[in-house]
Amino acid sequence: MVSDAESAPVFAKPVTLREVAAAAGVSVATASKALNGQGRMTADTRERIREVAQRLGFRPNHLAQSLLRRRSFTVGLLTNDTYGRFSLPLMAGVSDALVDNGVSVFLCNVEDDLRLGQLHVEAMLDKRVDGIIATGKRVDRHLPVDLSNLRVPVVYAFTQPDAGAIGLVSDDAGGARLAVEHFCRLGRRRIAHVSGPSSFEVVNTRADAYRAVLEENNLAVSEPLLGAWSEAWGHEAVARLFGGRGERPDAIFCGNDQIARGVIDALRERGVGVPDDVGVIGFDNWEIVAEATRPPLTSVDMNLASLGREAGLALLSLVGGQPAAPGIRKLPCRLVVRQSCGRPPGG
Amino acid sequence: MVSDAESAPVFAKPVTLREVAAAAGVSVATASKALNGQGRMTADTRERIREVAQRLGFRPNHLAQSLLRRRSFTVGLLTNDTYGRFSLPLMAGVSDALVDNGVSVFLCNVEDDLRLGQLHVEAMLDKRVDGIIATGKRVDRHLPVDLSNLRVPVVYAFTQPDAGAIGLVSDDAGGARLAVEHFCRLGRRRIAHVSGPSSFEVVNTRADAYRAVLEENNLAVSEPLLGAWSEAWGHEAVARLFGGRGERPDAIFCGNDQIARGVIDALRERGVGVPDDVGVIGFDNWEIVAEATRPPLTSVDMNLASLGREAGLALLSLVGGQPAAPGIRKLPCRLVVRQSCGRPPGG
DNA sequence: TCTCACTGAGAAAACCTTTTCCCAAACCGC
DNA sequence: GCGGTTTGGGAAAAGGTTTTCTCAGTGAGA
Repeated sequence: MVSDAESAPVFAKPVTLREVAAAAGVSVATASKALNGQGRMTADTRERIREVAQRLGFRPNHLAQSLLRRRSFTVGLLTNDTYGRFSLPLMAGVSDALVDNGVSVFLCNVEDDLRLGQLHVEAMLDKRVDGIIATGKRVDRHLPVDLSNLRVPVVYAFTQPDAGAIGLVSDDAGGARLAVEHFCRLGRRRIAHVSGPSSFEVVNTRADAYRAVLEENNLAVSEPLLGAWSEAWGHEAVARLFGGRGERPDAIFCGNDQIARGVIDALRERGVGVPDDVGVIGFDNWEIVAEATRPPLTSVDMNLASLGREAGLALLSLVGGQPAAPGIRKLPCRLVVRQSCGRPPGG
Repeated sequence: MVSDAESAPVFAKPVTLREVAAAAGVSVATASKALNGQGRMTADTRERIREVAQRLGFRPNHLAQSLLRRRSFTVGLLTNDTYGRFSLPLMAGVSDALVDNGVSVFLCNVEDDLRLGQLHVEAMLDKRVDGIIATGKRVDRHLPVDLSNLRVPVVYAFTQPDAGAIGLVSDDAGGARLAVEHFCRLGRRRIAHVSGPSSFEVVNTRADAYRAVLEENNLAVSEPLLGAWSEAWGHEAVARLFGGRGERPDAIFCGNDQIARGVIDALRERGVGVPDDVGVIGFDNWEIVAEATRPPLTSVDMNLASLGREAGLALLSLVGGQPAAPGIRKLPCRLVVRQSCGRPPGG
């Protein structure tokens, strides 16, 4: 009999505009206009309605608004980066740029599963997202999803865009330049480059920039050592660089922070001082790695959060009907200096 | 004059049920029923309508459906784990459990900002989410958001639940048992424990379990070494354990994988063999760390994806009106065996 | 007093779908 | 041929909001 002591909580029904209008003794039309600052009415009426709405805790139903406006203030974020190394900062940037505009973000992890991707995209479209941001774990690959000819605009961030679409990526060449030029400024003369597999486009982009900077500075170019994205490869690369009888580098620019970690550990094991004997720079600025190396690692940061923010804003302007030139836009990296490069050897 | 060559693409207007009905020569009511398998009509009519819908590429507008059903098939996922170490696997699990039920997930990063949290929660409620999952980077802390007395059900995962709410966490005591019992089975007799700061509840939970297992096995309990969650602390702990004249451990159970990494590195630097002289087990099973240690690290996995899945399903049943007992539910961990423990010394 | 312009506010359509009736026609048994 | 049932399908309300159109009243100028 005592039914109000049930364990399942009962959730209050949201108050509607109709109820506000009734409570204020006006029509829904007037109530709507009062709350939106539209229409004509006495300041008195408007204030009274506002006051009632406030008191009743009225919050407009976005579903109804969206239906009418044909705009849901919602976007989808597609990623196949389950691990989140790159997606998460990017996502944070996207969300950050959009939340202030009242736009919420659906997160869709499509793994590398075509069926799952299709499923998510259709769910997005059915839910009437205003647009879609596609991002991935690898800049030179397409997401395993077909996003062409969708009913909504699409922006690609940190993944390969479809033809005719808008893509935002980090300026890897610029990032590599930052690192190598930093070494040059510090007076390092024999700068090596240890990077990931050449099947990654960024590996070649960065290697090219590395060569270019060395040539600009009249320094000898040693062929980049390409391997895996792992610590183990960093170890092995050091063995190759320091094992032979050739001239040894006084600086190593690494393709990512894990390689750099391996390099630093291997150098220490050989009794080579970092940064005194050899400077090391990584890529990605993955703090958890960069701050755990001994000494802490100077690294190139791709500014993924900014990339995400830019992607969010680009999508928003597309949704707003602004035409935008298709193509790939590159955003600058920045060098985060810690202690693995030191002062110039001579000074 | 040639206006069809504009650069801004024009997006096709979605086709509505009304249009399908018109094309099929029936009323919208009939069309709706035909597509949903409701109502009565000749199989012929139903098939014809289906065919027309298919041909026109009709997809029902979820906004309209949601408005009518008072259910948006949408949930919000709140987190303050910007870094994503714990959130991301959890998120993947949530999304995984829900996508098959047609439910999409809003991702909301609230940082540690109360204002931002409030903003996101209100946006969610306005968008009429069916429920909210709260998750964090720390099990023993509340999210900086007030989720009590919301109009929708809330499930907490990997974060401290409000009183009377449902929370899912990993069974840290069980996880610690797995590790220490594994050592015991392997015949290790002097098992040490190196963990994070005692301000973390899990540190104490795991330490208690560690002590309990040792006592159950009639082994000497050495006081856990508590410090930071870092590699550096792992190093220092090894210095303490192996620097003095006391008996040295033959196994070290670490509070997370980073500490374990530091421990293993420090042991190698001292010439202590892993796993031959000392076995090491970590916690978190963070693959990128666990697989980079030499040898690869045996570690306790908290099954965060499962946790996420469970949280998603729990929320779903709550949304469906099923009453559920409030309280904290603990989900089992599992031990991922790699090579840092080895075979029993005697066998 | 008669228009004119303006003011304040309401009625109703629109957004798109689902669902509950309701109705006409056909069919049944008698 | 007649009451009753089944069949196939439509009309309309509902969900919550926005917006356009309309309208009654008011004060002013002629």
